Amino acid sequence: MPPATIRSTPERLSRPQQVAEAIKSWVMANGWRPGDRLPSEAELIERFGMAKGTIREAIRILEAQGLVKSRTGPGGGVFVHQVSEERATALLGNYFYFQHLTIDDVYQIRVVLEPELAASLAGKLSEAQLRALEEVMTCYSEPARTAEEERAQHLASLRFHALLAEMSGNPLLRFLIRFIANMLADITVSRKLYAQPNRELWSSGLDYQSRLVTALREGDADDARRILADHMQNAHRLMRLQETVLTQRFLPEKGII
Amino acid sequence: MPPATIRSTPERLSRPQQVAEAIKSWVMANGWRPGDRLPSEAELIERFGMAKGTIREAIRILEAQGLVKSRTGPGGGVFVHQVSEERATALLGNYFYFQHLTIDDVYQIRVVLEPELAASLAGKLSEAQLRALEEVMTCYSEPARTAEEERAQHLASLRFHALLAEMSGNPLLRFLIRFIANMLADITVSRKLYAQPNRELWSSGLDYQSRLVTALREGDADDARRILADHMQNAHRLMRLQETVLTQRFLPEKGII
DNA sequence: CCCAATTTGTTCGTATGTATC
DNA sequence: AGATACATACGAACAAATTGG
Repeated sequence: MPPATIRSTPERLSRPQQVAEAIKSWVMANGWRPGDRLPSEAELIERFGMAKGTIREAIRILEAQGLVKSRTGPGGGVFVHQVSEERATALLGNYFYFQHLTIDDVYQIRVVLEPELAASLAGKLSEAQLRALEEVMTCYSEPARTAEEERAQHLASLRFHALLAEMSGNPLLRFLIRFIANMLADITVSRKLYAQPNRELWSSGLDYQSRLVTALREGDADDARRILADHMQNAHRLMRLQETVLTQRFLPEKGII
Repeated sequence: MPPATIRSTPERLSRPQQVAEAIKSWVMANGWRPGDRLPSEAELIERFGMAKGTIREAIRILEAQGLVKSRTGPGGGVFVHQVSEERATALLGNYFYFQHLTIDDVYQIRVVLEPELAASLAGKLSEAQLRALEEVMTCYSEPARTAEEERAQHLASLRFHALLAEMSGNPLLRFLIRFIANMLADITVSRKLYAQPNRELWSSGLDYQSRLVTALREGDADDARRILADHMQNAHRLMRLQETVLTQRFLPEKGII
């Protein structure tokens, strides 16, 4: 195994940060995969010639990035870990916490990504997957009576999109759509944005989505794309009134939808 | 100031993680903004009733997420910090390090996002901004002779897209396009992917981009969208041969392009 | 059920480094 | 230059969690 040297003075990185970077490079160089165990704390202390606290801080840095997980006890230790979608979502959400993001901004992306997703999935889904989509749709088959029901339906509607994205074979497209759905879900629960019922939006949403499932089942990509494009434009139009700033809080680690 | 209590036993979070979350909530609740100073280490130790090492690990966690920065010396301390685009890019890049991402996957996104960006910027750019775009284009006005020049031109071409994205008023669109450009730049420098000259790709790219700047200057959104859509489809077609797995390494903190 | 071994987790005291005045 | 106020690093001891006998 390579000696895992660390740079003497890179550019004002604290020692734990240097150690974290060194470990990261080390993992990469050795091609270690999720599940593989890193050397124990004691070994790292010896290998890097640093105090326990310093090594531990380095591990914490990697853990915060979602790259490792540690367990106590015999057979325990620090293990390479595949960054989870939830972690990536939370970390990216931190970035947008400081950005001034509007409904318009989000829908400018949705209006092009969602139709592309729909088109790419047309004719590619199993009957079980199509059923799962229809299952989510049952959550809003009846018009909402209360603001609470309204909110629940909105979340279910976002879950529909997140579920659809999950079926994509494109990890990038999948992540982006689910990330955006999570952000929208976050403001739904954290704010009174949709307190007053907006029948038009959610009833039309139901119509769009049922037509979409039909198009997906029949394998009509152009139709699927067109339906979702219309759906997004319509949703955007109905929400534009609320020109509100998003992400007023950090996204929680555990997904909302 | 609120007491900043921490949850007794949330769900198997280590104490530093609990403290980090508590500090995060505390910052949010108080509406602290970038530049604001958190209580000193000593105060945090007292407030949370925990040892120095634990507090320090918590600070490291927040620092790894890009949410705080700490300085030594008088007037030093831990400061709230706006998550930088570079940090967000690196953290999200960690996620895709473990995903099987293909050229097709990336271009499926580019082919819809880039035209949307172009359309939204048509007629909105100042002459100085248009000049800046043309300035980048001079990097590949001559056909490349060597593989090294070829590579440099490819990076410049990606820088063109990143620069264009920077001019968008949409922080989400801006980040996504620049993130993708960074990923493509990363594989360009880390691999021999474009070792053999591909004249067709880069000469056609120059043509597309100069026509794009014209459309942007004249404020023809439809034309701008069409040009970039064609450009992306063409680039995708020429690169499809290399059905290669991307992101075989972690993205560096400092942007490539 | 308990005990022992193993590994991370936490604490405390002290010392060092660094930037400001 | 020296004093001050901070974070940073070290080391030794102790605590907690997990596994297996």
